[in-house]
Amino acid sequence: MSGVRVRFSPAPTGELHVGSARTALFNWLYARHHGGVFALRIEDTDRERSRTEWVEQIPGILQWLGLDIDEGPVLQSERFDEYRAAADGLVERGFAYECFCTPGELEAKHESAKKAGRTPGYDGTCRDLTEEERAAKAAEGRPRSIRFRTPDDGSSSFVDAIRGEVAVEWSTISDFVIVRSDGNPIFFLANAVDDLAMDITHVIRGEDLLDSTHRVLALRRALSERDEPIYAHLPLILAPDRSKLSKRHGAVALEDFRDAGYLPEAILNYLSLLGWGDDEGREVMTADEIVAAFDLDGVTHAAAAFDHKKLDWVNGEWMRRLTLDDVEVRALPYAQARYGAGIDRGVFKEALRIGQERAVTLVSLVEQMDFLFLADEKFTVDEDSWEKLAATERAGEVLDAVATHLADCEWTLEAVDLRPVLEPLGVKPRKALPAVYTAVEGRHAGLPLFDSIHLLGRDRSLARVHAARQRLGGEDTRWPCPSG
RNA sequence: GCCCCCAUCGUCCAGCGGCCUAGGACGCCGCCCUUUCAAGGCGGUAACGGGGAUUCGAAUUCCCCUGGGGGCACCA
Repeated sequence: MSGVRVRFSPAPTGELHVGSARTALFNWLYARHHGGVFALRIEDTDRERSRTEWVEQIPGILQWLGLDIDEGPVLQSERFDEYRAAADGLVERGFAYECFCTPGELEAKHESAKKAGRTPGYDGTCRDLTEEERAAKAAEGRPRSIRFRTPDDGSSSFVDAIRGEVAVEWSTISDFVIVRSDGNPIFFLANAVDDLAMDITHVIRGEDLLDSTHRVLALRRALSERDEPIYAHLPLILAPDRSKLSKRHGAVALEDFRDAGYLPEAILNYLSLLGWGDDEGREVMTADEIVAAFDLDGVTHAAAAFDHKKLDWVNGEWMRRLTLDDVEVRALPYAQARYGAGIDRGVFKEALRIGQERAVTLVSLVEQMDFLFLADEKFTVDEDSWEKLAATERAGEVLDAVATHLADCEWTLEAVDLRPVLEPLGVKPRKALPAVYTAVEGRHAGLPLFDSIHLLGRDRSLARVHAARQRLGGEDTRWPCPSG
């Protein structure tokens, strides 16, 4: 035990965003690298936005990613008494005070501050009320919240493990609410209290929380004299266009990637590459390898853009690394969701065998099997592919020859090889075969043709070729009579 | 508006005063391989945002500008 204790503390307000997942990952990597503890804490102090369904989903999706949790989850919603007691103590000792301003008044203060070119914030109206004034305001039935008193001058600073010293003038930070008028605590308070209670030694989180650190630290100092944790603020993950990564950029939640057929190993691997780099330049790495190589001094400072293309490459690398049995286990749920539970497992495994090395995701791998597992009446031919077929030189003759051959050849993989069939026609396999792919598989690019035909069976294969021949029309040759 | 953080190829990551005519990876382009598409092999394209300063010497240090991001809530 190194004494390192880190926590991942998401707010349960939706599915886990990749940015949050990356934060969780870096915390986990740090804990594992240093032999420390990785705890999960749910920051659900906002009862309006937090939902229990999200709370319940978080451990599961972290487990899917491969991050095992040592402690927790600690639910802040179950610790309101602690926060309330801490707040009361702060009021007693003069670090915080009761505020009776109404939402309308506060909004007006913000507006006027903005107009005056100052940082919008609290103006200190209730800072130094006498006991009588407080009683009077309370008697009016005004809302009562608790605010933390920030210093009027001087500056706040702390040493960030990634960025070095970060300082800011206190004059830019106004008194902030730590307990809502409904009695519920605010993030800053719960955060400070719990990091103390949980003996957190390193706070690794997104850069979006950098500015709030001054407030949390001020609170912590008012609550305890114990050593402060080391803070490390991770660069943010941006969308490909460097804007905020949101749903309009496609998949953003871990669940989205899982549903899209990405492997957890690949997601973990790719996420580790955003904001960190291996000293030896390795890119495709196992979780164990990353754990061994990871440390905070290797974390970059600049925000990184999410690159779906590179993720696809990493996922492809991982797809090829899996054993066939493993691919089967992982792809089966996707196949059953698409084709029903009754698919032929033998055919499925053969299709996986020929498809594994060319698939980007589990979903794309399964989709290549539509021609095998979709009911015949649902089989469709891709329009672009059909145009290519129609434009293929001597397409009719090729299809005729193929049909003739498949009609009475031996049904082995060797015998359904169509290259010898094409030879007498004098057409190149490269030129002519895509048309046959289209006829049989519904698209000009797909699983290897001869294996596919072999798996599909004689009747279905012939039916596909015949259908294509018919649709192609034009001057018929001698089909269906045997040729040459 | 104010405050904070950041700044090397399109993207991710190397580089931490001379080894840089700036390296690797993804992408992209070309060639090879090839039953399609991939995969694989080989080659190529492409960057230190601008201006000062320090220094014999700056991608590397400092300052300014510009640009990008974040924050300024009874959200976290």
